Amino acid sequence: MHEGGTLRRVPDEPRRIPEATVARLPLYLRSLVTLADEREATCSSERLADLAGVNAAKVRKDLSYLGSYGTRGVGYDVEFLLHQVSRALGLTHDWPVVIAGAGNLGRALANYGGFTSRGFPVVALVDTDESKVGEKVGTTPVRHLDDLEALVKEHHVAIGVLATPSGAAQEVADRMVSAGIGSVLNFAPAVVTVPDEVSIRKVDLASELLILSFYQQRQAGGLTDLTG
Amino acid sequence: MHEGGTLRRVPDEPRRIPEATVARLPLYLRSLVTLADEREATCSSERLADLAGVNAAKVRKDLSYLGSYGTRGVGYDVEFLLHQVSRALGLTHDWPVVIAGAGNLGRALANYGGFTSRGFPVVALVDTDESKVGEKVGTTPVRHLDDLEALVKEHHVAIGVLATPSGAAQEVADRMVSAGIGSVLNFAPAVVTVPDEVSIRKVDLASELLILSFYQQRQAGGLTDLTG
DNA sequence: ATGTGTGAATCGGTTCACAGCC
DNA sequence: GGCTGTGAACCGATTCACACAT
Repeated sequence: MHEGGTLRRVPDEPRRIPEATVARLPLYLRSLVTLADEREATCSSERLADLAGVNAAKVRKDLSYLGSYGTRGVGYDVEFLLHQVSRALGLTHDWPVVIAGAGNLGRALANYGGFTSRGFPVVALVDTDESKVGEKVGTTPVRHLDDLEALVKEHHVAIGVLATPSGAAQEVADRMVSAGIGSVLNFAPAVVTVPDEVSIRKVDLASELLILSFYQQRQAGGLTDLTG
Repeated sequence: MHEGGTLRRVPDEPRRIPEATVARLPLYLRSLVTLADEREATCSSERLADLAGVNAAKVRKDLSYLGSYGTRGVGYDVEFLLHQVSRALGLTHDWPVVIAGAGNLGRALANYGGFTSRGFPVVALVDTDESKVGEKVGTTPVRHLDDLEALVKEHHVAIGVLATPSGAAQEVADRMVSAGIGSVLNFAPAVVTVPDEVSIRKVDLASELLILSFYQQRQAGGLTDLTG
């Protein structure tokens, strides 16, 4: 349904929200939580923009896709808007998660409290390494990959996190999909494809460093080295 | 110089490479390494596109920004193109890295061999927690944040990784910048701003999950719940 | 007076389609 | 005949600027 920057969707939808807007909703959510913590009753698009690190026009256009939730001359009601953004993001209930790969990264992700506390409880790590199966990482049990289907069924897991070696990523993704997972977050440095109706997003640490390296290099001395 | 999707650059440059293209170069690099491992001498844009998970027209246009390195009717020389892409990405030498924050994430990143092996040696973790200073995470020493400037000078560190709690992220980023770091990779779920001449990129795990949650929710049952 | 909501203009990026070279 | 390189057409997203509501 949604893959690395390209969106394919069923045509009839209440309001089509642009992909770029969806990617910023989490930013607004965080900003609104901050404002709510500070007991601010209302806020302008300008204020929200500052907190989210974008410009005010973008905030207004983005929010307008969710509905006309602001008041002209006044701004947005913080609590109300927070509720609307939460609802748009599907935070009305938890989304249980399974992490595949109990290596360094998988364990760090399982330990990282940010997931569970924000409505994405990690129900299990899965791995094929028998010596790891049965362990606990923090409070999260390590189960065998073969238990994936049962875990998904039992805990209604909708999101799978790929933290496997890249060689195994596609195969594990396939198993996730056939187990009924609808969304995949891929940390493996590999191209993984899924059917159209499944969402996939990629987090690629190595690529990020390479991109920074590109600009870093151009910044200092890129013009002096013209050797082919 | 480059911030979360927006690029600001000095106007006079050999060839301006679009930001979207730069973001795909790491993908091509990986694909070319695969082809080189398989002893393939040449490859078409189509083949490269398959491996990189994009389409062939995009590959050709992207590569054309680097130069006319292909041969009409034949394709691209794998080794030669690999060299050119590596050079464009600044991989002619190592880029030492400092990771700020010796918590779960920082330690996992330090342990994750992918960085060091790919030309981004982690020279140190820095933290303000005195009880952690002096430890080693794998082979990486934990130093006090106050040593940042000395570390940057001594190891010519160009890239800083923010793996601190979000409350500390901006402050640590400021210290990185004043220590002379030119590129920042931010893992903290906070908006961090840097001067124009510094690059910053963000990896936000929580946001990625929220975005998946958005599409997951729409996929199943989004149309049935129309309550305001 | 103030600040939202939104058409219109603009911009960057993608895709098309074919001329040009092997 | 096959495949690259690239203008032109297209498309999504951003920014502008102002009408409209309070």
